[in-house]
Amino acid sequence: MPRFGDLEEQVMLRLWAANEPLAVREVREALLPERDLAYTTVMTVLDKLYRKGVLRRRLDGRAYRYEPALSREAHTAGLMAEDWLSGGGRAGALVHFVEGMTPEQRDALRDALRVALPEADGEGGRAAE
Amino acid sequence: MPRFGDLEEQVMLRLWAANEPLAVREVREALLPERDLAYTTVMTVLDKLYRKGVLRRRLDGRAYRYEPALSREAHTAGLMAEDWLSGGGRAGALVHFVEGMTPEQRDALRDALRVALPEADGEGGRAAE
DNA sequence: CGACTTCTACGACGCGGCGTCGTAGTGACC
DNA sequence: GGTCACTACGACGCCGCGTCGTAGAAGTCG
Repeated sequence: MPRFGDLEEQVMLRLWAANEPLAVREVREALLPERDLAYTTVMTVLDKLYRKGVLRRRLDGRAYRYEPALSREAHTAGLMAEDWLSGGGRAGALVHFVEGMTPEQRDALRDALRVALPEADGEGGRAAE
Repeated sequence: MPRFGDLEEQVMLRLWAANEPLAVREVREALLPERDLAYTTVMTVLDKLYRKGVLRRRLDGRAYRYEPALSREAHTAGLMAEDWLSGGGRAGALVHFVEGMTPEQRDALRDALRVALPEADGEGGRAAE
């Protein structure tokens, strides 16, 4: 689960936002006007990302079209899991994580848990209808 | 919330495991026999970590003793929060994160939630009996 | 057929972070 | 005063990333 540099991050954001495979030229244009880069700069980044496995690509005519191998959310979850595991995978870390969230963020977490932890309220108290 | 290099990581692990401030010499010895480094190498790393703010230090005689500014768990939580926020802070990322855990890890998360989300199970509130 | 266009492939370069250490300087101790 | 233990400062090599140039392949059009 590779970390991204600045440019890589920007490229990934355009690709995730596109919801469809993009060609080098299109990514380059999506970067404008903030970044006016040489065609080959964008191509190099796309190629490196592809070789790292975070991008998939297919030929369309004589140009490649790239798309993320993972959704943005899956990628984010992967990074978080890496941090957690490399930190020992301790429950205490999760407590700190949750304690650092704003109330709104905790609401989001609660919702996420309803989806991902079907029996979360299982024994403690089956309050959740 | 800085990320650590290989050596920095090893040094932090010794410091966290020690539970008390350590001098350069002691850290160097704690790294043996896996890493037999020059005294100044260890000192440089400790000093960089100190300047980055992840280590605190105080004078003991004419030597400094270093200790982590944050617990390992707090640091891990900080990294996770950074990843989550830079990923947009979306609930979906949390769903993926939880779905990627093993059953045992989910149990740990459930326990963590009991502590950090007192009202998570609906209304009860009195989680801390 | 030949020129122009559009891509990819490959390599180069500078910068910054990290691991690694040497040397110089400073203060305590015998 | 010499020795010992530390710190301060700086240097060097390596590697990843951003940046781009050039070369080469292949389609397009007159």
